[in-house]
Amino acid sequence: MFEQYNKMQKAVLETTLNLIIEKELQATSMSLIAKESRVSTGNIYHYFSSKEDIINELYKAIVLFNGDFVTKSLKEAATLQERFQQAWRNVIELGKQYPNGFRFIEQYSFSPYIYEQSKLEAYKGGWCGPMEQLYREAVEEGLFVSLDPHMMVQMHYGSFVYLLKSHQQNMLELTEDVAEQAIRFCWNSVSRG
Amino acid sequence: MFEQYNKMQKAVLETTLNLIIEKELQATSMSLIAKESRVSTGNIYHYFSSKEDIINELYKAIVLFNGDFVTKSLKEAATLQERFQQAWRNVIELGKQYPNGFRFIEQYSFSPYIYEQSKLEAYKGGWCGPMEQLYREAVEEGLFVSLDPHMMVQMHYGSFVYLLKSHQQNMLELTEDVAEQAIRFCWNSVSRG
Amino acid sequence: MFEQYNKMQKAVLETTLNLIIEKELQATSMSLIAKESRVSTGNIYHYFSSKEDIINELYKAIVLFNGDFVTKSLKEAATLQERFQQAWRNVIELGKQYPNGFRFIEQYSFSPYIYEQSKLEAYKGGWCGPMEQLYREAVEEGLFVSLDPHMMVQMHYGSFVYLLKSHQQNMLELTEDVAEQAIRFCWNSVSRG
Amino acid sequence: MFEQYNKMQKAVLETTLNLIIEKELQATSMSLIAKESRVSTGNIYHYFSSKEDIINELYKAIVLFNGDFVTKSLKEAATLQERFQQAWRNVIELGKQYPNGFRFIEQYSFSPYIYEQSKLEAYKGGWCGPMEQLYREAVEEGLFVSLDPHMMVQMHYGSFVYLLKSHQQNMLELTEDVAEQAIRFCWNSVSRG
DNA sequence: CATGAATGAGCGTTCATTCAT
DNA sequence: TATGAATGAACGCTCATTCAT
Repeated sequence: MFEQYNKMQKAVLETTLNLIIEKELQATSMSLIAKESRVSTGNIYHYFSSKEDIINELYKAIVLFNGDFVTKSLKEAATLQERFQQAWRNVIELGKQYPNGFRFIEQYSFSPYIYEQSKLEAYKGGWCGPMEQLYREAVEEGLFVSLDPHMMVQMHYGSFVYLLKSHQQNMLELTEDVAEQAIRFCWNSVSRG
Repeated sequence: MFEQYNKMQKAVLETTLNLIIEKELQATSMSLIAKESRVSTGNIYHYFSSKEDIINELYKAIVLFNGDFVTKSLKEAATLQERFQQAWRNVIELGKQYPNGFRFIEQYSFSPYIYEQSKLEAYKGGWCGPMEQLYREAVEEGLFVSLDPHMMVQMHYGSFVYLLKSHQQNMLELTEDVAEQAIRFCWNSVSRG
Repeated sequence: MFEQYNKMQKAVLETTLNLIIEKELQATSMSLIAKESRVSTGNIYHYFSSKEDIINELYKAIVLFNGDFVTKSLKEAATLQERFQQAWRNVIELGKQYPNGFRFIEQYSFSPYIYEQSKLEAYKGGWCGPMEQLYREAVEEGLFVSLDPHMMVQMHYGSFVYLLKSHQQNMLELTEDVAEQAIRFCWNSVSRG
Repeated sequence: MFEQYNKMQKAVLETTLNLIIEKELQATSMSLIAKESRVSTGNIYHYFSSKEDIINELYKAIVLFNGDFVTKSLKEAATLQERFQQAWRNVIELGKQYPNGFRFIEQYSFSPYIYEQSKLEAYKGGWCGPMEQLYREAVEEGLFVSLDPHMMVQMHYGSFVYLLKSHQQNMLELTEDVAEQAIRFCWNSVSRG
């Protein structure tokens, strides 16, 4: 994560992410970020123009990272179904390996704190576009029922988000078996087979 | 909403909900709540012990309201399928009629600002329990595939949440037809039929 | 104490005295006084015009009470020396029996919170005047060295105040023997004998 | 006074002392201290952790200063009597030259606002210990009557405090002659001569 | 008389941001 | 670059006081 930034920026962004998840945005003060990241407040303002700027940069960086993570190794998959499975496996893996980034996006994607501009930039680099394209192809090939691909992707994504929430709250254990069940469950919900 | 509170408390809770959705928690200051609700700061502290207390009271009140809204008119429905349909129709209706309350719960159910005690109280009065019971019966009667009812309810709920998010962001129009499609989509994903 | 006041006023004054000694003036709020005295805030303002008024009334009442306590049974004493001994015995007894009133006067006699008018009224009804008169007589009769009676009374009073402070801080035990020693100590310091 | 502190801390402590004597603790707000000391509120909190901290630092600094002032040039004095006279002369001089520091200690040494820890630290650096030692020696050498040195020091100190109070209230003029009279008065009260 | 809900100025404190070094 | 002292507006909250009942 944050590979495209320099050492100072990276320290600030990583620290901010962890603090926000642990303590809320309002309890994450600049002086706390400075202390935890070992970058002085003055220097933080050398690399970021404001606190809002940090949060927005964080948002964009995480969405891009998530997009790469979900769509990676998708080209290699031969069939549509294999790509479908791999993509949602990646989503689950992302939520398990990077829970803070995952939760941050969930909590702040609707926040007025994130500029519309950031959301727009994020959308372009995220995984929603490729995913909708995959569903569109499946509809065209007659594999999926003829519904709006955006709607189907959103509903399936929502399912996985809530599965991960339950997992993070220790309400269920998200083993590989459960993950495979969930992916099949989604496939069945739209498959014409 | 907030029928169980007196006039002052109701004004404070309604104002706070609207401000938090519009401006974020951190930008919702007590003086702003006082100004908008026309209850003086001092008097707010007569009815609530702190800002945290307001937010937690808000949380509990909305969860209870949502629980009633979703489970209402469920007893009247004859068959399991009719009850299934009615419940999810209610969820969609709730999200459309009370978008602020709906978004508040989505945004703050994972927040450290909400006490564990509030979450516990809310869980007992919410709709999750009855809904899981309905799914459990469906599994026992052989209508649904044999998966963990908690998992199924969470995944379906996630689908509707993201459908409503898309609707609120004007990414799709959530007409009655689309709602019925979505409900059928969910039924199919777990039906053994 | 506070016999000249009605039931409500007495409750307020007693409560205020105890709270101020226990918690400081600034931590003694009107609502706390109301709660502890079981007189509503509104009603307190029926009997006192302000918080300052309560403190000043308290000050005057305690000074008068102390004056009576110290000068009581003084007329009965035959000789000057007996009256001298009885008066200072009374001061010690006062400090031991009414430590809160005693400390209140010590702490607030120099405070800007007490009106000059209160201090004046208090002075007239206190024990300083009679005491200085007693010392003046002793000087005139050649019993005491020829120093300013005001100065001698103040210095002796200071000695007893600090003796009582040490006692209240458990730095020494103020038994009757110690008290008699101290009184003799003072007598000797001014006696020509 | 306050030589051991930096410029900002010194400004805050001096301002606070003057305001507290002039207006009472409760009327001495942080914003007033900031305004008068020309140190911004935020920066005050850079040097002190709270208002309580300022008051306690003030208390400790003044007690140490007073201790130094009273015990200075004591070693030089040849005889016990000379040291006795010099010490009490210093007390009187202290009260006259630094009336605010003197009054502050008198008013707040019993206040719950001062931490026990501060009182303890202050006691170790104050002048009470050396003074009691001097009296103990005088008792051992047969110069003084055989009474508890702590009791004698407290009583004499009380005498000087009340002498200074009278002086500060313009009830008597504390000339050098009067001071010498008072010191002799105290010496006589305990001298076996 | 008596209550306690209601007021809003002002409190101690924090915090995003700036600036001298 | 890099620091952290310095700023002061704004925060959550309290409190003496008033007022409708």
